[in-house]
Amino acid sequence: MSKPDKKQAILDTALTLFVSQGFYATSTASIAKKAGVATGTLFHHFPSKDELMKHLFLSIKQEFADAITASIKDSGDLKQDAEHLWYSAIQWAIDYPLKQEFFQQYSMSPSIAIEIREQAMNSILSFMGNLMQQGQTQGLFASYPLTLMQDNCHGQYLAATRYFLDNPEKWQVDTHKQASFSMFWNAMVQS
Amino acid sequence: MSKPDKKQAILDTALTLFVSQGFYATSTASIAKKAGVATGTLFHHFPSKDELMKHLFLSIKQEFADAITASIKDSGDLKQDAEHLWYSAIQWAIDYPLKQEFFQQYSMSPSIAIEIREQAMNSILSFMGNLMQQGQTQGLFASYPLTLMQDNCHGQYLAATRYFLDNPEKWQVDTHKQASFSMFWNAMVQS
Amino acid sequence: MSKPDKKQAILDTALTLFVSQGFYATSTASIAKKAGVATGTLFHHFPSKDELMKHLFLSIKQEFADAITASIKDSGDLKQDAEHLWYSAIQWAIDYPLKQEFFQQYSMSPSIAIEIREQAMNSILSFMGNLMQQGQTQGLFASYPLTLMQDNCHGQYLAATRYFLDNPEKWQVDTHKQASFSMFWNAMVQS
Amino acid sequence: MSKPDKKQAILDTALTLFVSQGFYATSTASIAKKAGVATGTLFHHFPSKDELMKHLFLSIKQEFADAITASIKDSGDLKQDAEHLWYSAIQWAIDYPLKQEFFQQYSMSPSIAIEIREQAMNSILSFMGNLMQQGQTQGLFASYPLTLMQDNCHGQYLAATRYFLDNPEKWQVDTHKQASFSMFWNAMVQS
DNA sequence: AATGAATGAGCATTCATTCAT
DNA sequence: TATGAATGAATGCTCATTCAT
Repeated sequence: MSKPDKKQAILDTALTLFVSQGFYATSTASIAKKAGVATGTLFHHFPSKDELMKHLFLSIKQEFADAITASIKDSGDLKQDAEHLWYSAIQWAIDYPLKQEFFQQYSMSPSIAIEIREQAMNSILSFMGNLMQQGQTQGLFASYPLTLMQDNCHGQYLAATRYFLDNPEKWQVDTHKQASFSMFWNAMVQS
Repeated sequence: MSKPDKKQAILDTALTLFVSQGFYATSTASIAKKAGVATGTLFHHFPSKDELMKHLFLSIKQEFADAITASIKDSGDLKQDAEHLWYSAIQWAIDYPLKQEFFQQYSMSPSIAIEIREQAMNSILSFMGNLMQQGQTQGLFASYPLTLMQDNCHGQYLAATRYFLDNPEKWQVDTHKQASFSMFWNAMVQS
Repeated sequence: MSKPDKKQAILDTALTLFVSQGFYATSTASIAKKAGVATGTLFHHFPSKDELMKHLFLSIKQEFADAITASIKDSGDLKQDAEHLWYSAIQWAIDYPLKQEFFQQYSMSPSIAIEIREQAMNSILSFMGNLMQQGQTQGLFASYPLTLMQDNCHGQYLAATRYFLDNPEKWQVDTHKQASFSMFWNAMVQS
Repeated sequence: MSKPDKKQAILDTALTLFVSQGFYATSTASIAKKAGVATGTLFHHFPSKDELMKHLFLSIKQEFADAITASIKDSGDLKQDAEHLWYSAIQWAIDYPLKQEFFQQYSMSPSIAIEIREQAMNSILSFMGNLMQQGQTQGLFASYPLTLMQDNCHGQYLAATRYFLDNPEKWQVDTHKQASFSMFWNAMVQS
């Protein structure tokens, strides 16, 4: 009920509604109403609906990046580090399903200006990029084109989070959890 | 003057505009105008904008399914068959980039009713499903959960097509082409 | 199924739909469909929707007029003649409830050009007019202004048909039937 | 600049246009334009054209009911009371010809949901109902079925207002005025 | 006479955005 | 900072009518 909360209430409500109904099917009026503020208030905090979306996208991306950064280990054992990173990334998706769903929906959508999307994606993929370059340097990974590997890795990550979000109980089962990492790892490894 | 032309012109134009501008940013009036028909004609053939989208989605899905079905080989060598299937699927995406882009954008989007999306996805994934079951039966593939493998496979397919669509010249380079298949194959293989 | 029936099928269907849904809520397409003809056929027989309505209105009016004319008696006893006329008119409404309902709805509605309405009403009211003039000449009726009496009479007729259409079983009960005539008669009679 | 003015301006304009052109022939845009507001403003105050109509209908009905209620006398002489009521009701129609015309046009029209119409009519007819029950109890009126009497009475009222609205100068002539009441009264009286 | 695809003006309604309070 | 009435351009869709077959 305190004042600074209004901006946050708008963001929270927008996240929920954008995910459940889609960007275009969500009117600014409905966001304001559900957030318990006046329509004018939304535009007081965000100059336009697009800017609200952009703010949401970038701040969620940042949260993800911070979470992953915090969980990076450098034990010297690349596979162990990668496994840790992989699980952390999926764990984040499970902890924040709405935000993950938001990414799945809007990472490819024209609702978000293309340069914003790319900027966000690059930042997320850079973690993976580093890891893969290390793997290739060490001769652990096959010498596939780096961008191809990154795209592949990103594709597998999206697939894994979708799977565990759709079947949350499987995340508790070690064989499933480990299977997801094995596929990811073996795809890159020198055979 | 021929009859089916107008309906087809509407579908073709809608595909182009939905991909380039997005579903919501594309007005029915603009589709009709660019297709060279009256607004009423669009609604004569499709009862609503949503139905037009649905028709487009399902017919493109069917084209893809038909193309893949036609290219399925059963040589007895699973790896060779899989490689052939993989290249065919990517080749389709390269041959029909607009349709592939359409899938990338709308497979997850709320612009298409969820049951339509799932129906389409199941039909596409069933090819892969068969192949993977064979691989597991033959002991070639690791015994990962089947749905997880399917999701992973789908994710890698989307990543590969995105890569080759963004870098079409790489599809002519065998190392790239083969690298994409190797990652896909090794992810599943019994290590 | 024979050819001349098509025009009649259109008229019958239009009557039903105009009464049940209203003139504006009934599309020419829906009339044609329900009548089992093509949209073009409707416009082949009637130059416009308004003309179809006009035709319907005037032909039903004529049917009513013919029925009443046929039932006019001139026994020399004005009250008996009037009673006979009153019952005949209400009987017609009960025999053709759709047509009666049509009149109730469209006699005052802007769906029908005002001159058509007036023309029809005058023709219907002329029966009553004659009767009332006789009554006044004979000194049976009060010497109220003729037009006022006609309007009043018309109003009572509409009310009576509405009552017996809403409660059809009451038309079989003599007290109700006679009460309706008594009110009509006593309103005009010299007291 | 005052607040309630815009809503009222919309209602006033809608009344005028609905009466002069009909409900369907009156576009919301034309109402807004003539009322001097933006199209959006109409929909800000009324969720739909139908709701605007409903609001208009019910509020006019209420005005009428209030006016009649205010004029009810209970002098002990039923005939005098009835005469007073009859003249008041017609006077209202003459004072507010647009509103009376509105009733004449829309009381039977499918432009207004049937339950709204009936609700309104019941409320109007209840005045008459009371009066008639008193008349029957006192043995003044014939023992006709009550509903039939009510319908008849309503029919005569509509006829009378139509007559005096079409011939306003006649309302100043006592013989006409009294004739209208005489017909109404004699219709019900024990003969 | 009969058909039904095609037309396009017209409509109700939505919604991001503004601004006076 | 917050409000919510007001705005008006834009949209999806309808439907009477035409006309080539």
